[in-house]
Amino acid sequence: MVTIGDVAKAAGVSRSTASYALSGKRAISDEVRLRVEDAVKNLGYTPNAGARALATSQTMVLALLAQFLPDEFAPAMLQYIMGVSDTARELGYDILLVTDEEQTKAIERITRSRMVDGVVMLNVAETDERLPLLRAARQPAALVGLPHDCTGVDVFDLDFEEAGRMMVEHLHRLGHRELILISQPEHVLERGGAYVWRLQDAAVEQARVRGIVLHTAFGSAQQPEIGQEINDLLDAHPAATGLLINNEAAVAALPSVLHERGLTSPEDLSVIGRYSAEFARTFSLPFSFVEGAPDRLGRMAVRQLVKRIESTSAAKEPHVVRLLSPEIADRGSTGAPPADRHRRR
Amino acid sequence: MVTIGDVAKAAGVSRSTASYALSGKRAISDEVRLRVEDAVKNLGYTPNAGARALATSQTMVLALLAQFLPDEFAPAMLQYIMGVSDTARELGYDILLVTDEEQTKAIERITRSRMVDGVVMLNVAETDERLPLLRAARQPAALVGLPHDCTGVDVFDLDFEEAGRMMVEHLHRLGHRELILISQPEHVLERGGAYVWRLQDAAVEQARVRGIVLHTAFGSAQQPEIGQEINDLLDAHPAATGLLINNEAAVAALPSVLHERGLTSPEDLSVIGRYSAEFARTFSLPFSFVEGAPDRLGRMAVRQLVKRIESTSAAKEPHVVRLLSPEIADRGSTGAPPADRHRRR
DNA sequence: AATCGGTTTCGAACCGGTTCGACAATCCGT
DNA sequence: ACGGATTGTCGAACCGGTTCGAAACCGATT
Repeated sequence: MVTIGDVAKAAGVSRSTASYALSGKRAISDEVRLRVEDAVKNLGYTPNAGARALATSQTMVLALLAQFLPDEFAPAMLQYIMGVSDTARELGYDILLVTDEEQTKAIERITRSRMVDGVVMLNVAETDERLPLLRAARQPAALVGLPHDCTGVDVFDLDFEEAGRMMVEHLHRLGHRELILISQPEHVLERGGAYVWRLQDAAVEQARVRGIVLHTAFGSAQQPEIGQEINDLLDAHPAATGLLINNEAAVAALPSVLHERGLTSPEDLSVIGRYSAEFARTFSLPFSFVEGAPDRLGRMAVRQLVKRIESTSAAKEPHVVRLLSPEIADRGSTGAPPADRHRRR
Repeated sequence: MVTIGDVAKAAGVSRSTASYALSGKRAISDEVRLRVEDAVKNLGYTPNAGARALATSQTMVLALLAQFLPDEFAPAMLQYIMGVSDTARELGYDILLVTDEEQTKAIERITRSRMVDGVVMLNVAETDERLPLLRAARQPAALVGLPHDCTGVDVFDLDFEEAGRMMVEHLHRLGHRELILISQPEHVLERGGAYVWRLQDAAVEQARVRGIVLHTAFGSAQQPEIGQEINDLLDAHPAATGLLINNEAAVAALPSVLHERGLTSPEDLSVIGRYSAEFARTFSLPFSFVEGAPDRLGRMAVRQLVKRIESTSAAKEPHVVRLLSPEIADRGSTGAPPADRHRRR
């Protein structure tokens, strides 16, 4: 391996001069700088990452904590990961992917050994056992997901409450008066997936404000069951004219359920989901939806994290809790309820 | 940060003694060893990864080169990643996730700066531009996927030729005499995804050997198109009694196509796919399939890579090209063709 | 000729580990 | 009681960078 010493020798200068010539942290004559740069090219010099990390205590690596949970939809997860990874590279950082079962131990290992300059954490639970560890580590951290206690970390998430209100409001405005909301499985909640509550509670409240009926239900995360559950719900509430879906498996199963029942949307039933554009693309889903924006959230988290790492002043600033305002992607699956259509004709 | 010097001081020994006490590379009296271990516990010492990497020129990190291509099915990709990640951790290694667009530059950056001890590469193309770089880097590498030229790297892949033969043979044995094979989109081929050819050519050859008819077609990777394409194919070949599918999007779209046409499997049409059990689970696909085993392949690649890294003797051994024998997961979607059934009754 | 300020370069120390050779202390056999 | 092997510990060097303080060099000023 060629070291900076070799470069220095080839350029006929000292190691320190070679270092300064490359970093530009001190004035170096043009002549010497060119000699050093030539030597770098000729010898094919690349600084040793370990040595640099030791000297500067900066690794230019970020940890990405991501658990692959069986009940979480994998492609959605990937969207976050790609957002994080791409943004990190743009800013000059590499990504250490940490998928250990024992995330708490992994956090200790990674941060204490100074392998990374900061941590991005996904799948954040309401009271996440990883958070205390993260705070104890003297490294900046950014979360994608809203925990109960946000002290000491930067937090980014979709505003699920606004999303819930938005979905109800959207259908109410179109004339709907009885709706069904299908949420994630109950055990996602038990594990601390608070966003399910946040959306559902806000939807319920908004329905109350508007004086309309909203039936809520938890759906399975598996395909054959969830299809039957949707059928049962539609049977149980024949007067419902709108379907809100905060459950990836349910929305993926919905097209065939509608087809079997001979329903079309929005003519017979208005449908609005909550998922990502990428998810819609993969399954070519024909429904309008509230964009979950996983890539944007990953991007925002990394940006903030890097800012905190690199600017000593930013490191002291108060921590951020940023909830992204949801936006509806209109794919035409919502409209006036059937009765209104009739009346209008 | 607490260093090994602090530990040594607390234990009343020299730095080198503390190091030996922890590594066990030299005999140390029980008494001193216990004092050192106590000091480590009390002070909460964790070795600095950069310093250790510098001293030992081992980082205990593996690079995972993975591109997320729009036409590759993301969840399948994830299966490989999880297999690699889990196995790496079991063996004490962390994973640096490299998803850069410019993979060749990334390979240079990562390997020349000695950030990793070895490289696992996914989505290998027939003539992969990354391979020369990988060979030039003086680091061991393991591929998941079979390139044209395997010199200098360990290679693991499914035996797609055997898979193609197996699918044809399976249906031939059940009495089928006319089959349709739907492959990946043609541009996957153009990009160098040779496994598509390998399966298709072997299937064609096996059909020839058995003297039966095999219609081949490339399918889209998108949902609405692929459904129509399947319909067209079934219309074009009404005498075909069996469907072989090497295309994730097609198999995901198949249930609703069959439903629409009022076909059931295997009574009206035998179906066999080539995908992973995880994919089957996510989409609850009711078809028999040849297992793609992404997790096993990832695992094998990492095992071999680590062996090569850690054992100086293994490092000299000839490189491996290992093709996994495919296995059929029977989910009951294949049976005798309709005519035979009729005859039998 | 000596002094001065500014620019450019060098030498040495440091980051935090590992490892080698040397030395001291203990144990064995004779 | 003595030489030799064995065991346990230490000091110093090294891995490959960065960074600080000081020295060398320059032309300009007094």
